[in-house]
Amino acid sequence: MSATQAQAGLRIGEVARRAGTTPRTIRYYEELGLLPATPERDAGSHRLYGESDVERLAQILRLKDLLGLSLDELRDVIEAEDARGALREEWRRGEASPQRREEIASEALRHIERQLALIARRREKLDELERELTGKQVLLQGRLAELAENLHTT
Amino acid sequence: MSATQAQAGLRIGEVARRAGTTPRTIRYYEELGLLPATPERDAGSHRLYGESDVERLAQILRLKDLLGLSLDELRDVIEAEDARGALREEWRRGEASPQRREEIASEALRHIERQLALIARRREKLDELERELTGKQVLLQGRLAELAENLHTT
DNA sequence: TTGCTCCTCACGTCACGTGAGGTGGC
DNA sequence: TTGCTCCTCACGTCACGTGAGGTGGC
Repeated sequence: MSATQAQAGLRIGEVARRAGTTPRTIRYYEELGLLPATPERDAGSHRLYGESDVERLAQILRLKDLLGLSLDELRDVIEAEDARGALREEWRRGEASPQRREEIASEALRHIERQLALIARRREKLDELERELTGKQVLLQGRLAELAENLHTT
Repeated sequence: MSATQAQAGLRIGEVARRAGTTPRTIRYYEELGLLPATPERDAGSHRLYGESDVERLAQILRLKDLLGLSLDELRDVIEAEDARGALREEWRRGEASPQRREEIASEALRHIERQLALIARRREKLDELERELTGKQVLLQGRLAELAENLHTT
């Protein structure tokens, strides 16, 4: 028993709580293939998860919530992420040539950049909404100051 | 005919196109009371809208999309916005005392501030996601640079 | 008259929520 | 044994999408 993270010690309710969602959502994502079905599970027995599953779920939920992606669009991102994981394995096992390593790293980089582009677009929209609202805010504050002024001088 | 904005000249398809949605969504929002039912319309006759309806719809869609609000939560925002509109009318007609004017402006200000708070929360989450991704990005770029270096010196 | 957009049902879909009835581990 | 969480259907809901069949304005 080394100090690695607890392997497969979490039940569905605890995973849901940590990731900020519900058991139903986890089962639904498993059904869609967004989350891996915990392998060799007798029908009716409990699902068991590890810390990495919590991370993955939390990341899915963040991308969905913040970027407004549908589960179908998320599937693409997830698949790319999984492919990246497989490549990382190949890298880690040390059986990749320098050229192969460069391919793997570039592909991972492109994947990250696509997500960053989505984030940038969102931020622009959010900034514009904020600018409009702060504009109104300043206007109203000015009016209030004016009113206070008048009450003083009269 | 003065140079005011065209009154009630737009049909549902054009409104949808300008606001970036579909006729079905407009009818659904009308059904829920988020958009006003165009008044005195014979059953089966066309709905007609003005520019202000386009603005209102676009704003609803932005709040829903960017802040992730449900239509039920949006209803609250919309109602507050409508109340603000009524108050502004009272203001405009000039029949508000200075004290009353201050009340109206403060209420409007609080309403804006609530929305700005929601935006700030969203931005924080978005920033955190971006930081994590740029962290990975920098790491990968470093690895790529290292690989290029090795290919050179060997 | 011919297109085009509009209308009203009404059923379908996506992403889950919510019981119903039952089994399994501390 | 008693709670608690889990399980699998399966129907409900929210926010629309998508025809079906028909009417109305340039």
